[in-house]
Formats: sequence, structure tokens, C-alpha cells
Amino acid sequence: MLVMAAKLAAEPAYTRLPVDERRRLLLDAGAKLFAQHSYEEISMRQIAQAAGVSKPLLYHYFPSKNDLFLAAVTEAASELQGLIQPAAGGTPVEQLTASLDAYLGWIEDNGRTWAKLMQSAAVLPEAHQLVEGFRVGTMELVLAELTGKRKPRPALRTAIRGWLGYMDAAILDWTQARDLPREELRDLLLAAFVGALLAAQQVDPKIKLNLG
Amino acid sequence: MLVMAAKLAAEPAYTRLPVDERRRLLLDAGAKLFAQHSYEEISMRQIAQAAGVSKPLLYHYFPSKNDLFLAAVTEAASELQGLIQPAAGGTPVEQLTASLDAYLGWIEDNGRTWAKLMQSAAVLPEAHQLVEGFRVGTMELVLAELTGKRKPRPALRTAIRGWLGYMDAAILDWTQARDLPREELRDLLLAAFVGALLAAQQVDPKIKLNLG
DNA sequence: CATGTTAATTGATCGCCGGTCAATAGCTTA
DNA sequence: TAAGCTATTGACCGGCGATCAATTAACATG
Repeated sequence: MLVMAAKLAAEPAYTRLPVDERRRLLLDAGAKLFAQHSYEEISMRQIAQAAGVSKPLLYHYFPSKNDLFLAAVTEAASELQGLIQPAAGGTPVEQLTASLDAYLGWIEDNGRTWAKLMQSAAVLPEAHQLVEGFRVGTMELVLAELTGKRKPRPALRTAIRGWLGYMDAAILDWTQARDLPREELRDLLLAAFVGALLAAQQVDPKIKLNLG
Repeated sequence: MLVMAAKLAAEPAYTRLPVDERRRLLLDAGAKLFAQHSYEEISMRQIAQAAGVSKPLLYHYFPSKNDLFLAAVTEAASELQGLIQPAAGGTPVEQLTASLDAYLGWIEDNGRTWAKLMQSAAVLPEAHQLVEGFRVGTMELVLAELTGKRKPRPALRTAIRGWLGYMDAAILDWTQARDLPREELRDLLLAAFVGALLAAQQVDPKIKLNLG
């Protein structure tokens, strides 16, 4: 009797959600945790628990931890992509200024997320490639107007890659020390960019640049 | 009977070594593996096995995987320290040139080790701090003559940190593409260094520099 | 040469990780 | 109302970093 009553009154053993909704829930839970801690610090068990769900269900929607992380990073990256997309007109330097402003503004609002993302991307090759491809794509837009469409010479390519590293390191320093106004950092990055281009030209005089 | 005979003829169950010797053996085994693969790719079991020893013994000498890795990195870093130590005389730029030459030469000989070290250091905070401290120490020697002993202004500090990031990224590109002579990369790094300093001065005119 | 002491060395075990499997149970539809 | 689909789960796997208690090689002492 009691058993029957209990069974009739019992709540469902679990709630079954539409696929899209469940997937969103899990992706959001993962993104939130990955934004606050690095990749290795978070376990699939924790993510599932945060979403109020069992671990195999998480694996049902994302076949591996790597996949889940990549899905979260991809989403954040495309959000950023929209902000950074350089406007059509203006000189290359103006375009770069606008993109840097948008980029730094986003980082000012999401400092911890940015730091953890960079840290994690250093280890996971796919995530690294994703971030790198996203940047290279942006850089190519700028470079196309700076150097024409010819394939860049090695020294120029290395200098550009170097400047991207400069940007990461300087931004990291900026988020940690917080003693530099955003505009000043932006100008520093811009000046360093021009400096990097001139340094490349100095090393390899065959490099042609039409700076605005 | 057979048992007794076997027991009498049996070799020792293990060979007991002097503490220093055993420690050296284990540290070398770990360093060798960490030089070829990244931190997470290597397990303590593998290291112990490579040294022909049980896992608990490895833990007897190094209380954690982190400790073992740090010991290996520290040793490699102090080896590099000796090479890079800038000579006493000469202008700051000459000192930096010599240090960069030694640094790039070492990397040319130990490319994989350098790449794996950088990758691992990105994740382990202590290793990162160790590498960072080592660089900052070297930079301070150069900066002391460039800017005097006063505490550097934020823009200059950020610019220096940025240049260190530039160096890492450019070197990584260099080791992967292999289409740039070492001297050219060295000159590129030097020119970028000067460019970074000038960029900092441009952003904050209060920065004083006495370049040779 | 025998014997006792010390500590270097080991096999067995722990809790947690990423990942998998077979069984359960909500929802939909005929 | 009964059947079928699949979202969801508890139990489990091998391997990880790390720990413990027991073994035993090497040495000091009589």
C-alpha cells in the first residue's frame, strides 16, 4: 500500500528535455566553469554536477572533454569575431586601432575568461589552432592592404607572429598590473606593430610596405 | 630442496645504490623524457620504468611529479643561465646581442626540448614563474644601464614584457618554419627590442632612455 | 663470521580522472 | 492503452598521481 502510494506520488526519476535545450544547458555550464578555471582544473564530473545531470549524459551530448571545451571556445571566439571585425573603410592603421579597441574592451569586461582561455589554449593543440587561425584571418585583412596580396617574406611573417606574442604578453601584464589606461595600451600595441614592421624591413630590405 | 637451492643462488631482489647516484639516475631519466614530450604526456610510471625502478621509489626521491619536473627545469635553466649571462663590458645593445646569440644557438641545438619546455611552463605556475624570473633577471641587467636603477614606468614594463612575448612567438615560428638564418632572426629581435622601447617612449614621453 | 640496525626498495592499494556499457524510464504516437 | 524510441542513469574500466606497510640489501658492531 505504502509502496504503491509512494510510487503513484513519486516524482519522475529524471526530467527529459528537448535535445537543443539540454545541449544549451550543458554547454553553458561547461563554458561558465572553463571561464573561471583552466582546462585541467575542471572535471567532466564537476560539469555534469553543475548542470544537475549524470556524467554519461554529458558524454551523450559531447563525445569528449576536448569536444566540449572546443565547442565553448568556438562560441566565445565567434562572439569576439563579431566585435573585432575591422570596418570596411579607413587606412590599415585605423582598422587596426578600431579592432584593438574592441578587443581590449572585451578583455576589460572578461579578464579572467581571457586569461584562462589563453592558458588552456597553450596546451590543447586544436584550441590553439582555432585561436591562431582566428587571429591570422584578422591579420591577413590588415596585411593585404599593407603589403599587397603577395605571399609575405619569412622575416615579415615571423615579425607578425612575434607581434601577436607581444600583444598577448602585454595584455597579460596589463590585466595583472592594472596601472595603464586602456588607450595607452592600445597606442603602445599600435606603435609596437609599426615598430615590428619597420624592424622586419630593416632586416630584409626587399620587404615593401605602404603605410598610411 | 629446489627452493633452497634457488634461494641460495638467487640474485638480490634489487640493487641498492648510494643516494646521490640514485637521485641523479632518476632526475636524468625524467629530464630526458620531459625534453621529448610534454608534462602531461609523461607518467611517473613511465619515468620509473625508464629508470628500471618502482614507482614508489621515484616518489621516495621526488615527493611529487611537480617536484621532479621543477628539478629538471631548474637544472636546464641554470645551464642556460651560464650561456646567456651577458658579458661585463660593452653597450647594452652589444650585451643583448651576445646573449641572444647564445640563446638562439642553444635552441638551435635543443629545439624540441625548448618547445616542450615552453608548452609545459604555460600550464605549471611554478615552472612559469621560474622561467619568467630567469628572464626578468637577465632583462634587469640590460635595463639597469638603459634606464638607470629607478623603477621603470608602467608603459616601459609592459613594453618589455611584451617584447619577451614577441621573442617567444618569433622563436617558435622560426623553429617551425626554418626559413630564416639565425643571424637574421637575432637582428629582427634586436630591432624589435629597440622598436618596443621607442614605442613605450612615444606613448609615455617621461620615459628616459640612454641608448648606445 | 654472526648478528642487529637502518633505510632503500617494493607490491598492493586508494581516490579520482576521462570514458564506456547495458539497463531504465520518460515522452510520443498509433 | 500499448509499443517504440531515446534521453537518462548506475555501475564499471584502465590509468593516473600518490601513499602505506612490509621486505631486504648493505653496513656497523660483537
